[in-house]
Amino acid sequence: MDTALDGAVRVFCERGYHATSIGDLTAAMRLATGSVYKAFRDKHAVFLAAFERYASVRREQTRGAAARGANGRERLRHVLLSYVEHSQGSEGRRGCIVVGSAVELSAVDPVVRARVNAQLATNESFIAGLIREGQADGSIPRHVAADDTARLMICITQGMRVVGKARLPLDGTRLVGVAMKLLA
Amino acid sequence: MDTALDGAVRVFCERGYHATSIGDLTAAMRLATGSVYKAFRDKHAVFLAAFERYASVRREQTRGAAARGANGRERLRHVLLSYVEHSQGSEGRRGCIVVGSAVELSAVDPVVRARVNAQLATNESFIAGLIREGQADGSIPRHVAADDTARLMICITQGMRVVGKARLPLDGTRLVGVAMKLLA
DNA sequence: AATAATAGGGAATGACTGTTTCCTAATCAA
DNA sequence: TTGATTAGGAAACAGTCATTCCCTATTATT
Repeated sequence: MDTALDGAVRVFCERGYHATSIGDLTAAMRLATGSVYKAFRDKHAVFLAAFERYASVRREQTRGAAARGANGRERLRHVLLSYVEHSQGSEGRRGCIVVGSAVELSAVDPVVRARVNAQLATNESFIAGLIREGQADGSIPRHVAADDTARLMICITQGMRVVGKARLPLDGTRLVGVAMKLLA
Repeated sequence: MDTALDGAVRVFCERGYHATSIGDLTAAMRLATGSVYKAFRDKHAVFLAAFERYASVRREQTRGAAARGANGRERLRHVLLSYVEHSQGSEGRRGCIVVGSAVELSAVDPVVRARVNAQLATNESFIAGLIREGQADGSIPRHVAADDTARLMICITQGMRVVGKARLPLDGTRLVGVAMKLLA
């Protein structure tokens, strides 16, 4: 069942909600029409489940990237690098369900909008926490405004997914090198 | 006819391509079904025209914002401030056709992808130009990497439209204040 | 003034959508 | 082994979609 959801995640990432038909879903999930509707109330419920799965996988990946750093500053650097990498290549072209949902659905679907906001808030406070860790361990100056910088970094990460989907190449080292000036 | 296109822009911004029906379009353009198909070959052609109109209006607005600054650094600051303002409030909630197209269509529609890339490239080189102007007039240090910084700023602006559509509030002064550190 | 040409409007159409229903096959309990 | 319960699949259904066709009103021309 989780492998079926992974298929749903893939196709929803790539085409978004409206352009994904039940036929696309059954193909990607390797399930027949009836089976999908036995497991989920409707297409919207499949989407919500796929969103939740995607979000939890991405949260874990981001936390894993952070763990690779020795102090707050390095943890944040690895998080940004991880975002660049996920925004590139085939995964970048496939796209991010959170960004897709924000753009395609959040204007008309309050349930999806709430999930998007929750995911953005979680990411933002995770980043703000890393900044504060860095300030505590001395790797980031005290005068850095943690909340404002975190919000700008959310803009950066979401924006990277947009330009990654448009297939603009991103150089991780150089881009993150510039972005780290925000911690000066 | 241009006022009809403005209506198409509005509804395409808000709902995206697939979620916008011909009925939505006729209502927003205040034209009957047949009239839409007399003026445009199909829905896709309406979208392309709306995209082009939106892009040219936005280009002009961005250039206008830049003109409010006295040197390269200030021009860039006004451009960023203008982006924050356009990403907020009712216009922010409505959304950006470029971001919407990148996310919803660029994976499957090469024509749209080309337009998106062109618009991103134009914006990016405009920003890079402003950085170089600032370096020439002394308001921006020489060691700033113009191209890398411009690409990161594109990520920032596109990301602002994403979080603006998700209705996260953005404080222009504070956000841009942080972003200007990229020019240090 | 009469006629040709065109722009605009609205109903009809066929394809495709999400959803439901019903049937088959498999799994588990006794 | 038999019976019951459930997972899975294919076809049918109602509704909506983009598109086309044809009609009306307006404008321009002679």
